[in-house]
Amino acid sequence: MAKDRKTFSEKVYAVVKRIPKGKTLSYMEVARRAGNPKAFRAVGNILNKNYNPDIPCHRVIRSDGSVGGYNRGEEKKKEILKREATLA
DNA sequence: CCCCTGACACTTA
DNA sequence: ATAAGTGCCAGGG
Repeated sequence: MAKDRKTFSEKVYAVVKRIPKGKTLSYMEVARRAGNPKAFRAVGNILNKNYNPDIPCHRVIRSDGSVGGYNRGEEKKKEILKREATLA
């Protein structure tokens, strides 16, 4: 088995970057793919502090279906989600 | 190493 | 359905 080359945050970025357009993954889904299904907390914390243009963090929402939060504004996030969902 | 923070999730009232 | 409390994990100082 390969070793944990990067930190949890790096894994989270990779997972989020893999999210297809018009698709939304919950924090727990991302945390699950990242390697720690219990780290959904850390996922949000990491995304919030490290907002990368290559990472569509707006596709990461809460398990309830709520958009959760967004560095640019939840309203904006919802708008993007709706737009991608319609176009995708 | 210890303490605090945080875009969450789940349970109970 | 809503509100409050609890448990979880990683990053930063």
